Amino acid sequence: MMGTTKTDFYTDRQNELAILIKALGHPARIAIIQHLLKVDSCICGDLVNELPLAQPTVSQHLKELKNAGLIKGSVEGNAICYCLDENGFEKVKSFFQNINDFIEKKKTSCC
Amino acid sequence: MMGTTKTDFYTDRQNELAILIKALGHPARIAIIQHLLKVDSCICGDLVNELPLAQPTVSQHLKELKNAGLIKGSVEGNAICYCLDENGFEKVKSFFQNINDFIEKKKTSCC
DNA sequence: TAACTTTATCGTAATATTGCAATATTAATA
DNA sequence: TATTAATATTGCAATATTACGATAAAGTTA
Repeated sequence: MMGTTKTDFYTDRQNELAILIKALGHPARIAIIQHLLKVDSCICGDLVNELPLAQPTVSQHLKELKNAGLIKGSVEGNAICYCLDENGFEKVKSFFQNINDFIEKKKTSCC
Repeated sequence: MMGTTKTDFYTDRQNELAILIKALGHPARIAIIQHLLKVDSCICGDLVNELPLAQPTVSQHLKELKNAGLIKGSVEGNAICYCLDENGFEKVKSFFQNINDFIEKKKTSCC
């Protein structure tokens, strides 16, 4: 049990948010998302050339983003076409919105 | 070098975002932020009672959030008073804003 | 000053993550 | 059907993270 996150003691929402946000907490995965925003379309493999990583490592990062629900992929010939998945981002949206609203309102910082 | 993130090959912005977002990618640290939003003030130690973790572990999570620039603490007697740090959240704001704008515009999902 | 309260740090065990070579899989094409 | 192209999976080494007991540090109070 040592070294393992105690997921059972948090709310489903807290665990859900943590999984989603954790999936974004790596520069390679940030770079993948940014690339998807930039090219404004699907990416099919050329991503390996964009990143300083070997193909299996890129594949692994894509899998993590996909499992989290932040990107989705569809088979396109013998390639796979990835794009942003709005479902995942929708789920973190309100969390950051709440924080931004809080900060906006609370101009009087207490610390 | 194996097992280590290749930070040198990413942009400063990508590394900065990854550090900030990674700091939020744990249910205990999500819970800490949510608690700060809820109580609408500083927290002084009572946080240990809110979380299913021992005091040293809570202290460690607080340190991570503080190092990332997401919370700040001030000495208040023999206690420490923590609250949200707007600087850190300001830095991730535009990233998620860009994604939300992108999703809003691009109603025609390609996958 | 001694006892107490609160938070931080150290040391360590257990687990998770990162990255890659080798290999498998799947689909297109010659 | 063999070959090629693109992506996924496996296995493994190195590093990072998580959690906690023991202890230290710093302030408060009796």
